[in-house]
Amino acid sequence: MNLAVLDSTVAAAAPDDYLAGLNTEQRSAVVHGEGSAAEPLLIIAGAGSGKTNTLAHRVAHLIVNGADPRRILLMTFSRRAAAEMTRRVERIAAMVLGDKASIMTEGLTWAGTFHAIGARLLRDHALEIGLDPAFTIHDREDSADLMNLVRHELGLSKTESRFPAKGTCLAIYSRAVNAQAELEAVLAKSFPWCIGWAEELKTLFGAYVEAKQAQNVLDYDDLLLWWAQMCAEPAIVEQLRSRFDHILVDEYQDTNRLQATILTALKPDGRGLTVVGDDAQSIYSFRAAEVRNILDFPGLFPEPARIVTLDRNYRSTNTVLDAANAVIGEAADRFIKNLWTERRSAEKPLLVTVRDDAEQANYVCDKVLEERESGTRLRAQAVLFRASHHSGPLEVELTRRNIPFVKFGGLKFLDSAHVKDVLALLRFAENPRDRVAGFRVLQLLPGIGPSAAGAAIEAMERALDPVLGLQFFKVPARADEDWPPFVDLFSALRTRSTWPADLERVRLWYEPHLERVHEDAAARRADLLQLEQIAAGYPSRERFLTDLTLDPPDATSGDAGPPHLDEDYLILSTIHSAKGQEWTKVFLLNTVDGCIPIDLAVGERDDLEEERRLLYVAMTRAKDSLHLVTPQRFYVSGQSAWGDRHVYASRTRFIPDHILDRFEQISWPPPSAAPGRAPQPEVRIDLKTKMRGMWR
DNA sequence: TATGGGTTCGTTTTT
DNA sequence: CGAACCCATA
Repeated sequence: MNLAVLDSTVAAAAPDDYLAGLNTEQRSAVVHGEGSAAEPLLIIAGAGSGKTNTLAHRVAHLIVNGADPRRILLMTFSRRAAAEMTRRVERIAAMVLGDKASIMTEGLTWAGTFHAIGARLLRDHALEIGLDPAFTIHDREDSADLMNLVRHELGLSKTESRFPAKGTCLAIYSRAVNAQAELEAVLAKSFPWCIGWAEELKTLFGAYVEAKQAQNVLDYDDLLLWWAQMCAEPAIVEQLRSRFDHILVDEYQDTNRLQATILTALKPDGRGLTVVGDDAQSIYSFRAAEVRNILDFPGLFPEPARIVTLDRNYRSTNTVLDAANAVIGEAADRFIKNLWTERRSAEKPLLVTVRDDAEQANYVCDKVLEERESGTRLRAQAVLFRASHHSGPLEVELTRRNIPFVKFGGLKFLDSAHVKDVLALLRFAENPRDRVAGFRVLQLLPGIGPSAAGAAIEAMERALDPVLGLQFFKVPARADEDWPPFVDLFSALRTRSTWPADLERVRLWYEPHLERVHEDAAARRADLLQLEQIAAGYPSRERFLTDLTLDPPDATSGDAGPPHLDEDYLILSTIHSAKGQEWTKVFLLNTVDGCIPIDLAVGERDDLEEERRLLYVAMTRAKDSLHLVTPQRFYVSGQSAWGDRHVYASRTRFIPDHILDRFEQISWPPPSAAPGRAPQPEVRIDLKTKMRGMWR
């Protein structure tokens, strides 16, 4: 700890005003080590404690002090985070280096997600490890499709008792890979109902791996797995190690064992390694994230890691923070700190009781507009929710009232059928061995179904050249007319990629099919035009395809197109997608048992704890005010429009009575404002849980 | 063999 | 309430 004092004294004496805005802890994290042989550093950064700022300063500080930006590896949770970080580094460096700064920070090219960095390294080293560098990457849905194909081939779709569905198989596979665990252990812990299928699953996964290799495709997990395997080869790991002087990892609490393995392989003694995170914000265990990674980090290396804790919150008012601290204070295990702040406020977070979904939507709309009238622009306000579909009724009401919004998380426009069709064709051209892509594309032609598509792919694989294989393939008579134009297009895309013109070409070919298949062709066509806009920002087809599957644009908007940048719009987001962000006013929908925690998670204790952290993350996004909305009744889905079957919900169990004093409880609309409506009785019994209990 | 209609099922979060 | 699956028909 004395080192910290020493470091900051030295730094303060030097002409480095760019560190002036940092507090003592931040500064000691930023200047830690001085030079490339720094001992490992762990920054425990609470919500709103200036984490991004600190990390950006550290990177800038390294560069200013002579580190080569091309030899800095910066791993963030999303491309958005990486871009934001790079921007800030440049701004900070500019204070010292002036014009030269942008040249320096342009060298900061190794910034991205684990998966994106993995993809780049694998392409670089592909030939050494027997991988064709033209590999394409399957997203989750593609992976599930391939899993399904293999499942059928092995006859597992017709077993006497039901075999797990494709999505479940993929989830099991993925967890085993990412957690680096034995299949049996994964099944016992996370998929107990599949324990009986262990042998079949092993066979399936073996065949799945073979299929991927035959088709020259990698799935998400492969990007980490191959990377880790590459690190196990002494000859290659030396090259990888010598590439980077500094490795910095953001959101370390959400990394999994496989990722930790990669890090320790790259920096065996931990020198030059910085990780940043907050165990209280770990919300990705469903993706095999391992809180233990961050907790065990200090003892991982021969010399203990230096630990810096940032617990001063610059974001929220004391009342918001008191409530959030109280919520996380109920957690079974926790390791750090209560956050503190100097921002005083008299306004406690609101616990708002409303009648149902519809009133919840009304409440949010009314308040959002009120706040905007008093000067908080829409973009400074956000509505958060646990599951993507929770915002459905609100979206309808926002649209009705003409309030523009952008939604983060949940379904993305890349998942829509028409966009996938177009991307599949590009991918097929990039990598003709990609069967999932080919299968999808070929069936777009009328007259070609599963069997003809399969035969065409076989023919293609037998031929010396994929284009010739297709050209001479005898299609069913119904497809005769459409076939030559398709082959021409494919041939053109194969011979030479001109980017982004390729995409327009594909669209022109695709449009007739679009109109034939879909009612709403016009809206879908608009999506494709938007895709072309996005495509223009990428240097090549390969980069476009890779980046898009690894880091898809994650927003969808209310109207057809995205609002223009200068327009104001409300933010809707899942709690997961809200990570790292902040807003002046935050509304949380459905703060009731069954939504937070979500029904599915109430069984396992660990899952339940993660749900608690989700609530904590949601609450700590708020700067000035926080509205937790609790609808009292939920209509049972699947009944006719006039049905009135509903269940009563109760306040989330994560806000028990004894911490209620941190909140202000209100009902809305206020009784006086709604003369025709009888006041709703206070709900005292959790009938919902009781009803569910009847069938357990 | 392709396709459309009808039916059933299950239903979180994401690189 | 929407997507995946099955079955019958052309």
